[in-house]
Amino acid sequence: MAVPARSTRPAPRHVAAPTLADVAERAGVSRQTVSNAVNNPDLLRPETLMRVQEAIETLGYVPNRAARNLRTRASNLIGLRLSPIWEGTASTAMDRFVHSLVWASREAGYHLLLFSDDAPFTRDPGPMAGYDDLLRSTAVDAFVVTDTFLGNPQAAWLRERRAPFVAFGRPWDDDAARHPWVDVDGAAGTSAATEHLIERGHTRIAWIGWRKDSHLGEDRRSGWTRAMHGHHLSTSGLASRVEDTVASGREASAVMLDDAAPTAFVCASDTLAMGVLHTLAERGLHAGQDVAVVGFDDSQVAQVVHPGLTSVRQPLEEVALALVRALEDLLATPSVVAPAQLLAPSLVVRPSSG
Amino acid sequence: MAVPARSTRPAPRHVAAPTLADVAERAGVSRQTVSNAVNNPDLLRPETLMRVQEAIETLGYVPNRAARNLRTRASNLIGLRLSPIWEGTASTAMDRFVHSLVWASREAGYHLLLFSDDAPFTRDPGPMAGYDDLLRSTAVDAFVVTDTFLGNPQAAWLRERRAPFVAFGRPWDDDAARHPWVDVDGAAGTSAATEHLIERGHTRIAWIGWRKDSHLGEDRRSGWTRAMHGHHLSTSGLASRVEDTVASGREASAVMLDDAAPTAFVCASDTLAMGVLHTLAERGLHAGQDVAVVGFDDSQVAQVVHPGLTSVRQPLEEVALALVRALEDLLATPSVVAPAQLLAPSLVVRPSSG
DNA sequence: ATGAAAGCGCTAACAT
DNA sequence: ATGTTAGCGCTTTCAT
Repeated sequence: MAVPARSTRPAPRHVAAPTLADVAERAGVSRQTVSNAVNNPDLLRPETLMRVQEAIETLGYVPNRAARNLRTRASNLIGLRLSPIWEGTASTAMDRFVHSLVWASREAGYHLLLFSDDAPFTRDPGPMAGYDDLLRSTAVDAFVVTDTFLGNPQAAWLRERRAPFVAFGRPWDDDAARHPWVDVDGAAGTSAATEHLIERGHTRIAWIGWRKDSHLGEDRRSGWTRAMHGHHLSTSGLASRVEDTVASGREASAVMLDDAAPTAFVCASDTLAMGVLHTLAERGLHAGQDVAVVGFDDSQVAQVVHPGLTSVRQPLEEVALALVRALEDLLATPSVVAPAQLLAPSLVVRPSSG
Repeated sequence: MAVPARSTRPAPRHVAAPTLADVAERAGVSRQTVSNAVNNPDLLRPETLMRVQEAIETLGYVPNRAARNLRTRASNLIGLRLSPIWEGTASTAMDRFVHSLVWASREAGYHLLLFSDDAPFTRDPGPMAGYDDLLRSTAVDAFVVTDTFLGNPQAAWLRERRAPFVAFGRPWDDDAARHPWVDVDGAAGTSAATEHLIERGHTRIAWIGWRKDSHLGEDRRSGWTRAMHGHHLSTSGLASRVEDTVASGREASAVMLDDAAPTAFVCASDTLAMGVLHTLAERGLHAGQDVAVVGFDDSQVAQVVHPGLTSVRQPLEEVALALVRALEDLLATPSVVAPAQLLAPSLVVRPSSG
């Protein structure tokens, strides 16, 4: 692990910003009193407080982050690693999630620091290099981790370093996990989708999902199974598990239509659902009239495609809020582990389901 | 403008990270020498350097950001304001752009700090409050500004404060602008799209774009006009200007088909192009066979929709790189304004254009 | 080529 | 309720 060198660049030329000392002088108090006025206003006599605030106002004083960070050993920054975009895929969940997280963090006085896979200054750019750098340099207070589903080493690694973090996603295969997490109940979503189709009179409802090694996919699949069996409907021959691509969804649905003649499809993603729409279009069938289709993620694709794709929508705003709250708790009292939270998605009904 | 209070939260409990002093002691040199080893290795005798690096390595030393920031008056953070998501819209450009920017920044030793519209701690949460806060607290070194097209006050405001920033987007209506900017030549994109359709034998090619007050829209429109006139094709009755929604694109294309019988559409956005696809589907027409359609942005929608939407793709990776380079130049030599850069988009051909 | 001294702006701990 | 002291970890300046 090498050390990041400071880039040789002159400091930015600002008009010298006012400091605590400037405010103190102007208000006729000590620097500490100004600090208290900012951070513990209750400690000041109302009169003094007023005077200090006035000085702050007229001088346009804003505390210097670096100095505060140095002193308090906190940065008020939350690190988030951006996972690579999958082009050709419908999901826009990350985008919405980042937005929600920025908003939720702001409320808590945090900003979001984005980083990507490889750290620039490390000799050994393993998958955790980015985390390691930010952690050791105390650039962030904590992390939000998003891709726990791959059975990847993030959670274990972070726990080992005693790095504060919360996860969006269950620690599927890590029983030792002791971190706070928030997740969306995918099974509840696909179950609702299936129920919705059953209500509409469908009985032969097919599932197109991901390969078996995807916990996320199996979870979503279980919602379909549960709803079908709950209504004593058979699922045999109605499920297929493929890659998350449009082409796979297209092929799987074509085979399925020929072999099992379903009247409706529930898919593990909008991407797969788009594949189904391709098949229907190729056969001159109309989504929503001839065959019903439901996707997952309520991506922009679902929103703008003809005739409108019914889809399961994750409550990412709530997820972000819950994560930030968990993070605040974690940083306040590291010993107490916040309870995990499983949030319910909602079904956005559009013409593709009839 | 009020002052952000520090949230009352104990400092995170890490194992005390090694400091310069620790490394110095272990290597048997002064702290300053360690600092030099990190930032100016050329100053050290090779032998000393080696010894110090060894100590750094074994101790796992990484410079403390806050301390370095305080001392150097730089944060190595670039601020980016996330503009609100437009749901029901196809564009995913921001997502791709953020990714590209994270990546490009990393190469330059920066991280991206995301913030949203309103600052939390200000009494007067104007549109610039977020910028103001970050600027005054020296939380970021510079900004990347993305929505210059609205004739919004960002550029002027930032210039007035002498805040370092670069823009993605031309300063359309601000002649006084003196900041570096990078933009994509929208006209070149729509021109290429139109040429592509003309090559395919189309002569009645319609334009569906945005209202006249959108510089961006007028730029893209001009590419269509230029190509048409270049081939002595008439544009009269073939243009419409509407809002950027699927519904608008749908209506506009329906009217256009009835009134002017175009055989192809070039659109200012994928969202509008999706509207055209709606109209075609409703009339039993096939995109690419009966009527050609081209969108703009190469959004995920364009990539996954049936039968595949031809679209103009912005080189956002290059844009991000150019922006970061401009930023580096700006911070290194504020007096020299980097030349503006206009990058060429590319046309991604898919079945919707035949 | 290396070291010593000073200080960036802030807040924790203590004293008054 | 307010002030004083000290120091967070680093780099700049200057001396050696």
